Amino acid sequence: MKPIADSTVRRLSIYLRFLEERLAAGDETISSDALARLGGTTSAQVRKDLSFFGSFGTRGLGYGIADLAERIRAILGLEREWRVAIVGAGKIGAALAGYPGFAQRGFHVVAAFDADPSKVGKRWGGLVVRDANRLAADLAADLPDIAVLAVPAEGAQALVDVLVAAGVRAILNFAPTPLHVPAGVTLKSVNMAMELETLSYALAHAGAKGSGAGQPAAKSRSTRRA
Amino acid sequence: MKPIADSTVRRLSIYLRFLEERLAAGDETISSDALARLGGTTSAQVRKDLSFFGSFGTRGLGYGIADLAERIRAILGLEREWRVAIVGAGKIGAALAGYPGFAQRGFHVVAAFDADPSKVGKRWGGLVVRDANRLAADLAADLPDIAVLAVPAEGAQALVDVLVAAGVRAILNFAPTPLHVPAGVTLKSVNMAMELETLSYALAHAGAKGSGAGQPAAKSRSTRRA
DNA sequence: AGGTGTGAATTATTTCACAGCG
DNA sequence: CGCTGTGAAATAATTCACACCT
Repeated sequence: MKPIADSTVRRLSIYLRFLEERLAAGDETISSDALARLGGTTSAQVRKDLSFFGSFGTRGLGYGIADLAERIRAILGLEREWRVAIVGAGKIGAALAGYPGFAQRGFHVVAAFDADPSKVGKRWGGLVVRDANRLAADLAADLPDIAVLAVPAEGAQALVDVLVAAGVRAILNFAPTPLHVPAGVTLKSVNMAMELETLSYALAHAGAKGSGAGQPAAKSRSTRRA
Repeated sequence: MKPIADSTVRRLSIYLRFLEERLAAGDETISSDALARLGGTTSAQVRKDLSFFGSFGTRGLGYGIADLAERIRAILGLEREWRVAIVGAGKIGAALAGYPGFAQRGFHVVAAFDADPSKVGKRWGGLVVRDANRLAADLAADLPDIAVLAVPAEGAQALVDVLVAAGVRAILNFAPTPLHVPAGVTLKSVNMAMELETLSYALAHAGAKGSGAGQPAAKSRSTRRA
C-alpha cells in the first residue's frame, strides 16, 4: 500500500460505522450511493476510496454489508486489539478513558499516568493512575501501541520524547501545541480550541459568504465528518 | 473574502498561538520561516495563508508580532466574546466546559443541558445543568452563538434540529455520527474514535511507505489541529 | 543581504463519465 | 437495467521561484 490519503482513511472509518449500523438493522447489501448519502459524500468518492484497496462490490448489486465491513476493518487494522496508554489524568484524559467509542473499536486502555501527586494512585475503573515520573520505566516494562496525550501544552513535547524513546509508534495528541516526532512515529493532533476558532471564523464571515453567487447547496456550509 | 480553505483557517489559529508565545517571550518580529518552523509548515505556506487577507509583513524584516497577532485575531473573529452552550453534560461535556483553552480565546460557556434527570440541577462551576427538554425554550430566551454537542450518536440529529430551529448558527459536534444542517449553519465535527482509527491504520501499515515523517506536520504524518 | 508577496508549476484530491459485468 | 470500478478531467492545495522592497 503506498499513498493513501488521510482523508480516505477517515472516510473508511465513517463507512464502517454505517455498515455496522445497517448490518444491525438487518440489511444485506448497500450501494455506494446509499453509503455516500449516509456518510455525507458522493457515490464516486465511496467507490474511489474502496478501489484503492480492492474490488469489494458486485456490479448491479452493490456491496455485501458484512463482507465490506470486514474488509474495512482489516484495512484499518481493527481486527486486533490495540493497547492504549493515557498520559494526563485530567478531565480530558478521564473523559477519553471512559469513552465507549474506544473500547467498541478494540482500543483498550491499559494504563494512565499523571505528574500531579494528588492524582497518582486514584482508581479509574479497573486501573490506577501512575506517576508520570515513572513513565519511561513503566513503558519499558509494558509498551502500549498507542499513547494518548492529554496534558497542557507546556510539557507535551518532553513527554512525546519519552514516549518515542520508549518505542511508542503512535500518539494521539490533545495538547494545544504542535509536536514533533521522528519518522516512523505517527502523530495525530486534535485541538478543540482550534475547532471552535474555525467556527468563530465562519460566524465572523457569515453574510459575506454565499449570498450573491448562489453557491451550490451541497458545498455550502456544513462540514460533515462523523 | 471568498474562498478561504478550511486548512488555511486552521493554520491561522496555529500561527496565532505561536505569535502570542513569542510576544510573551518579548520578541518583536518574526519571519515566515520561523513561524513555519514553529507551526510545522513551510514559509511559503505561511506567506500564502496570510496573503489571502492582506500584506502584513515588511520585506527584509518579517512580521511585527503584536500587529500580526492582532490581524489574525480580527480575521478569526476573536475580538469579541462568543457565547457557547454545551449540550450533553457527560464526561466529555464536562471536560469541555472546564477546558481553559476555550475561555482563553474568548469562548464563554453560558449554559449546559442534559436530558438525564440525575444530571439536571448539578452545578458546574458557575452554572447549573439544565433540562434538555427545555432546550428550545431556553435557547429562545437566550440564544448562544455556538453550541457544543457532546451526546451519544442516537439523539444527536434531533438536537441539532432543535438548535438550528432556535437560531444557533454554529455547532461543534462530538457525537460520533455525521449530522446534517441547512445552509447558513456551520457544523464542525470531531470524532475521537476516528482519530484513533487513523492511527490504527498507520500502525497496521507501518513499514510500507508513508508511516513516518513527522516533521512537516502539515504534510506527511502529523496532522495538526491544535 | 534578508525576507515578503505572488503568479506559475506541481501535486493532491474530488468529480465525471462510461465501459463492463452480474 | 443497475451499479461497480476506474481512467481522464476538473478542482483544490501546496510548493517553487523570483521580482521587489527595506
